[in-house]
This record gives sequence, structure tokens and C-alpha cells, in this order.
Amino acid sequence: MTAPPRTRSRRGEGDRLREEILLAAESLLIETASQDAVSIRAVAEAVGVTAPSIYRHFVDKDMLLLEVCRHSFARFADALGEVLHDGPPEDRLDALGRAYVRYALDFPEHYRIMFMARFELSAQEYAEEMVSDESSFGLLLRVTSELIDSGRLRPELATRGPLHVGILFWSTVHGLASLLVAKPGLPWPDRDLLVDDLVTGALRSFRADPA
Amino acid sequence: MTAPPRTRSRRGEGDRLREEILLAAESLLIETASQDAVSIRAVAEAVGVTAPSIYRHFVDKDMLLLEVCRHSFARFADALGEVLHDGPPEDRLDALGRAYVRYALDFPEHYRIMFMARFELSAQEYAEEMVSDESSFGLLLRVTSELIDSGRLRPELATRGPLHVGILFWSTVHGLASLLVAKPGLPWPDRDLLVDDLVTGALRSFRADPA
DNA sequence: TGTACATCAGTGAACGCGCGTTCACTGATGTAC
DNA sequence: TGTACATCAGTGAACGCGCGTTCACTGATGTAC
Repeated sequence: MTAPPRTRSRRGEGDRLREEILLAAESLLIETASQDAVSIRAVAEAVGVTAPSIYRHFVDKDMLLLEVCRHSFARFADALGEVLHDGPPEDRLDALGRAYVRYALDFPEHYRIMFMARFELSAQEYAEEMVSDESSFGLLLRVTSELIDSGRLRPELATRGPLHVGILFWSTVHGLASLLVAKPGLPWPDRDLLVDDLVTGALRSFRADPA
Repeated sequence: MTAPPRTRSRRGEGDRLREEILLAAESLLIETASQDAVSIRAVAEAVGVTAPSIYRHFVDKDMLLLEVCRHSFARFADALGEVLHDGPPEDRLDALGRAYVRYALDFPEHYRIMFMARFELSAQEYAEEMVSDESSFGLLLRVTSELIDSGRLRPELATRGPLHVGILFWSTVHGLASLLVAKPGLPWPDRDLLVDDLVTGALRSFRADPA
């Protein structure tokens, strides 16, 4: 992680460095797979700049990490949004679940930060990041609403509402995703088969029994 | 966290301090809810002893934490074992699932360390801790075996074997448990209802459809 | 019963390290006259 | 067109901190004679 040669930003172009710092912090997170490894000094070195320069663009380390976090949530929501095509809500939920686990496996450290880490954000901040309409959780809630409206859900589940059903589904896919991320060393059986059975199983348990 | 007055151990009673160190490390973990807060110095202070004394009993910090970890796994397995009474395998799995989530909520930081943290153990060490017969995972595998033997499972699941089915169930309960532990600030709906629906849902999705 | 001595649980001071952060600065860039 | 100057992106040195760990030591305890 040595620095590429840098030319100093022109006046008014300070945001260029800001962007580079964010990208470098993210890369460090991916490469080292450790939140602790993302120190102000390490980020500065990766960008090719000295540590105090960071403070011209972020008030402190927490704000830098918060910003990285925001990026992650946005990209995660994008990734889920991409697989959400038109169709019956069961199919949409199925697609969402598979994309969810796939994202976790593709970007394990981002996933860890978003959903497994103790991040010192206020409840307020979490709510804003996670439960907004454009967020991944917002997408999920929209689909579980559709599912309830479709009338094909078990009645006792339908009365509990989209949030309850959404959390049930979220728990299910998060469980596998986070175990795979946290314990890559375990002797896992075929992952695709696990995802398959888990997602179809969850959908089956939601569906009203054939009368 | 100041030290209670201590009398020095008699000769040959060095293990008394060793035990106190382990307990103090565990308490710190619970109280601070942070792995980073468990420093050699903090543990020593909590015990009422100076930092170098720790090294008379543990070769380094990693070994101390590993030992704490071992304790956690053992107590977790005990907690699950206690609810495992005789009965049909469905009921036993149901009880296991509920006890699992309850443990995570009762000892969130222990749960975090065991199943959510990146712990620098070798695969070998993990396997020994987690997959032994006396472990929590061992218990689970025994029950999923019974479930398969009972012949009431969906045939395509039964052929995948106890490990596969065990992981499906583990993922499901771990998902809810770990989200509750990781995001206590979120506006969760009724937790008992969630556990209820999740566990019965998983069992329903395992069961062969009524012919 | 009394004394000299070996044992060893625990101490006190210090090491080097990487961290987040502050501070006064430098020097290239753009602008005003 | 040329020069003086203000701006401000980035620097270099230093701060205090808590960390894991090492080292030579102290002094109460138990034992041998």
C-alpha cells in the first residue's frame, strides 16, 4: 500500500482529495478485512498524503467511517434494487433473498460493518440510514407489503404486518449470510444449496397451507 | 472497577489467581460489551493485581481470550442442553431454537464473541471448540439426525443429511439472535412473537407436506 | 522449638509502538491592480 | 503584460495516550536441619 505520485489539487478542487480518501478507506477495509486496520495514518498513506490532511476533509475519524458506512448502505441498496424485477411478490422476495446473501459473500467486510458491527451510531442515525424508503430495508418492506396484499400469506402472519414479516425474512437470510462471513473457516456444505433451501423454505413457511 | 483488597495466594495456590483473572476478563466483557476494553491492564486492575502478574498464568493476551472463549462455548452448550428433554425431535428442535435466542439476549457480548466476531483462531481450533460432540453444534446435529430418522421431513431435505439441515436451522435462529444483539437500537416489534414465528416457521418448512 | 534457606506469587519501572489529533508552517495557485 | 498579494491544499514535527510485554526485583511462605 504505497502511495501513487500525487499532484496537489487546484484551489476549489479540495473535494477531489475527499473523494480519494473515502475510496482509500473503503479499499483498506476490503483488503485488510479489519475495521481496526483503517487508521487515519493508513488511509493517508494509501492516498499518498500526510495524516493531518485528512482533517481538512473530515472532522474526525468517526465521521470518516460514518461516511464510508453511508456509501456501503447505498451500494447495498443498489445491488438489491437491481434484481427486483416485476412479477409476483413471492418471486420478488425470492430474488431479494438470494441477492442479499450474494452481496454478503461478494463484499464480506462491508457486510460485516453494516450488519454485524457494533457501530457507535445513534438510533436516530441508524433509522435514517436503514429504514428510509430508498434503503435496502425499505425495498424489503415494500415487497412484504405486496406479499400481504396478495392474500396468499398465512392469515396469522398477514395480520402481523409487513414489518414483522420483513424481519422474519431478513433474519433468515442474514443468519446464513453472517455465519458465512463470520466463520469462513468452517467446513460448509454447498453454499448454493443452502441458500436455495433457506429461501424457498422461508417462502414455504409464509404461504398459507393449501386448503 | 477498582480492586477489592487481595491477600496473596499461598504457594501452590497460583491457580486461584488464574481463575480470578478468567472471571474478571469475562465480567469486563459483559460490563463493557467491548472486546477492545478487555486489556491486560484492565483485567489486572479488576482483579486487584499488577499487569505483569497476568503473564504468570497466561502466556499472552490471545491465550487469555481463547480461554475466556472456551468458557463461553461450554456454558452455551450447557444452557442448550438444559432445555433438551425427551420427546419428539420437532419439539426438541423447537426448544433448542428458543433457548438459543434466549441465550443470545441474556449474554449478548458472549454471543457476539462466539458467533459474530472475527476471532483469530485456526480452523483446527474452531473445529475442536464448535463441532465436538459435547458442543452446542453437536447437540443440534444429534437432534437433526433424530428428525431425519423420524421420517417426517421433506424427502429432498432428508437426503441432504443432518449437517445441512442443522445449518439451515442454525442460520435461522442465529439470524434473529445476531440482529437483536447487533442492532439493539432498532425499533424491534415484539421479540417473543418474532422468535415464535421464526422457529415454528422453520419447523413447518422442514416438515413434509401432508399427503 | 529455632534458624537458615529455597521457592515462587506478585511488583515497579520501563521498553517501543501505533494511535488520533494539534499546531505553526510552506509554497503553488489564482486574482487584483 | 507584469507584479504584489491573498488564499488555502497540504506538510512536518510533535503532543499525550494506552497498549502488550519484559526485566530484575521483593518479600511472605513453607521446608530442612
